[in-house]
Amino acid sequence: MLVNSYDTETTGLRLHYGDRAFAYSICTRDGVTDVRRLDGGPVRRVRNLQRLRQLWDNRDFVPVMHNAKFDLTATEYALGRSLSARPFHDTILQAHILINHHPSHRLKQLAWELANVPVDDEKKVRQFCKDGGNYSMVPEELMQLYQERDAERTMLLHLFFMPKILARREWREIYAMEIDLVRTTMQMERRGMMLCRKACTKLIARLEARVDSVLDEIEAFAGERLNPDKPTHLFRLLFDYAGLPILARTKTKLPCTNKATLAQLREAHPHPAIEMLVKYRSWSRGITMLRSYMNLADGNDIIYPNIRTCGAITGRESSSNPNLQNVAKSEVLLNPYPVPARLAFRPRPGYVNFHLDYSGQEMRLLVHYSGEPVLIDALRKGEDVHGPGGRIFYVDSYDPTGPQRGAVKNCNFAISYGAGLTKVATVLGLSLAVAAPRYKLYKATFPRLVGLAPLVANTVRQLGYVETYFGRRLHVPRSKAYMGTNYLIQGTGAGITKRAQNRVRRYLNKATGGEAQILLPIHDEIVLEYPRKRLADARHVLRHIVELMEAFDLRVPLAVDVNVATADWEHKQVFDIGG
DNA sequence: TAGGCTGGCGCG
DNA sequence: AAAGCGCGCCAGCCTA
Repeated sequence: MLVNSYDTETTGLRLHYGDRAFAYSICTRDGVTDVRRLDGGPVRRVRNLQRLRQLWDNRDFVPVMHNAKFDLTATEYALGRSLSARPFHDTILQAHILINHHPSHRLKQLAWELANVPVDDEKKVRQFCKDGGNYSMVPEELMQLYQERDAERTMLLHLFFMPKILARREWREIYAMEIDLVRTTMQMERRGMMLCRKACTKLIARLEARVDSVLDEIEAFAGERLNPDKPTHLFRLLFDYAGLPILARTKTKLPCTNKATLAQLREAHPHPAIEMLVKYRSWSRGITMLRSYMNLADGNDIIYPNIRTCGAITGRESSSNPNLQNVAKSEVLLNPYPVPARLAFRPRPGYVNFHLDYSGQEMRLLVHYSGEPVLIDALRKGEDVHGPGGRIFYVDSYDPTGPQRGAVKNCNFAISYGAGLTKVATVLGLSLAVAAPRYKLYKATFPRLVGLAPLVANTVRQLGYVETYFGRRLHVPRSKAYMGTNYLIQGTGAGITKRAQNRVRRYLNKATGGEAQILLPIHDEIVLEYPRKRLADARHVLRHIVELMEAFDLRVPLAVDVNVATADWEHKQVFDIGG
């Protein structure tokens, strides 16, 4: 076995937009480094590319990388072939698993902390690519040192972390799953998501017209042109011209003007200036987000997000450039002036998108961990888990088809994570006096659910961490022990969705020969694209996928809903898989 | 002029 | 004593 660290240097971070590797470096267990350039004169270029090819053709070569997804992708482009079948190690995953709460998992930072490897090389290199340049323009002698250091750092981290991973069965399993997830995620990133430029342009134009008119409206009211993004202008508008009171202040003692505060303000002092501001904020934000999507789409209108498999300290994933996990939807219930940004995303020609989401994943996990009998029962019978709570908080007036259900849902989460009476009352829209006895009754009816947060907080105070269903340890600051429940639920949910993705990727590759592929995970949801010409088999295939996704042995069943988007992301429809 | 911080907000 | 949490991105502001 040739376990060497491996690091690539590229012309930029956007590999699916044309950035390429121009050099690589390796380091043996004994600290012997080798640095090779893939650019320059044709002799050197061809010889070193040949060397790289030989390295990867060697079946004994097991590369160790820090953020393997990136180096593997760069290498796949350099070699022109897939590397999805080969074993590898990833020190960033090791670090995430072992020290989730660490402030930084960056290679240089960790190597500095572990072995005082100096970090001065990066600064020097960066100076050379200040105005739009990239690392390939840095003097080669300097890059040589930089690359040697990075290869050494990676090997150092591996030698330090890997024995710890191997020492515990749960960590071995989690690590193997995370390595597999890197392959799953590489496939998604390579595929990308299709933007509908036409819909996007149209939406932007519509929003721009609205923003213009609301700015005019503000000017007419205030008597001067204001920029609501500027705090000084904003305060003039609300507190001078409109004469509204300051209901709350931020931690820096400035007047607080966030959505919740504005909603309160609107309740007590309805004023057109509030509406103007809320409209402006929603629409102008919508424009900027939509423009950023346009800028990130390539010549074929495809957007390639960066999906970090360990983006969050809870083990959740994250998406950036762009963040496709927070694309606005037109949920009028919460936002009076929504931006239907999901209209701007569409399935690729010849495909439909399926959205598979765990229905009430978070609540089910809360019920699983609390063991609350009434709620376990409701879930096993397939009833709405928020029904019992709704009937307590709204008594006879509870309407599960209206906005009350959403409030109860929020409330169920908030209470489970340690919220008090005041929070509960505001969420429900009830006065303290009305909410108090119902809150009391809730606590008496669901003692185990209410008792979960303090229970978990106690273990955090004792151990300093919570342990998810899969044995992943999530360190929680002892000073914030109340956050333990949230980490436990979020981390377990992430573990479920991650494993589901691996299962689904395996199955889809086998069943459709890679014609159907996962595009994106959204915490409790998997988006996949499916070729229209295979739609005849879709029900069968999706039945199997749902089975794979639901196959976790909890105290309550998991349930996956299937929706299909044929025109755009906004217009999803229930897809009946029968069975 | 770059980089860090804050407030605000979208999603889960 | 009381407290839901996790992300990424933007505009504006302040500092080095």
